Amino acid sequence: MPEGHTLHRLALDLSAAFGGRRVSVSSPQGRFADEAALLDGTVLVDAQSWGKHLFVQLDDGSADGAFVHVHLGLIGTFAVHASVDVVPPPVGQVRLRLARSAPDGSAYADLRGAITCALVTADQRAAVVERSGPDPLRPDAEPDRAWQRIHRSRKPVGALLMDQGVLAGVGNVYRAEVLFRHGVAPMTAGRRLPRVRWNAMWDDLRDLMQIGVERGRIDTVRPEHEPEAMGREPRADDHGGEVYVYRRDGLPCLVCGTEIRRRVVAGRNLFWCPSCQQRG
DNA sequence: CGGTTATGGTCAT
DNA sequence: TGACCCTAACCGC
Repeated sequence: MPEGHTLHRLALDLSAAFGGRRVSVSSPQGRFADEAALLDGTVLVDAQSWGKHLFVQLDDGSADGAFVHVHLGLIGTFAVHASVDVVPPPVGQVRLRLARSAPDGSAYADLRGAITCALVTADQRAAVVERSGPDPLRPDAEPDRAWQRIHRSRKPVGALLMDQGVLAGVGNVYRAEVLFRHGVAPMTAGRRLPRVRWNAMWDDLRDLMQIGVERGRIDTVRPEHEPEAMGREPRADDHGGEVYVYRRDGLPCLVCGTEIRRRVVAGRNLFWCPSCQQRG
């Protein structure tokens, strides 16, 4: 379930559960075993995220600290159990386990299926951050950096939104939904997108993704189009919360009734309403 | 049980 | 553009 909001939520949860505490680090599955042994018993400083990259900082005694770089990819999960009586034995393929035990309660977190789980230096971490575009969830983000790339590009805005070097943290759900909410035709070239539109899309992404952090799911439907307001059933599956177009191809648009379309853009299925989304 | 799909990304061609 | 990586859920047989 990993778009940028998932990683920010994870950073908050990991920091709350383990920050400033001594942790046991292990790799039950074995693929991170050597690195885990080096980190076992160190103090977890905190966790932070940039776009879809997560960095867990541990105090290994070195000047710059050590970082576990995690990227969940498409199918990875990092489940944080912040308050348990006893840390249970691992089940299935657990690449990385963080755990701590205390009289007032124990905690553990299991990483599975991640595309990246690596021990990196502060410099390596900085390089990843530098390669990334601005992340709407970070207060210090500069949306103008993304605009400079977008307004010079002939590529469709539907592809640019997925480029993590242009903008970091947006994935396939937020891409489709922000285009819908701003009435933008997905194949519009970046250079044809008015600046006012980009400004509004950025502000909207920041707000939507913040809601995603708080709720742990992606909801993008405005109050007047919510199920209760329209007398329709809530979304049947829980993949993305309440959305306008994501994975709704073949179904009627919630606003105008036109059939939602699907097309592969930038290697992923993009969903849109051809009637509501006609502007640049 | 096998095939398909998935909120992602890299590398080779 | 396609192969591939990682894991889990779901579907049809």
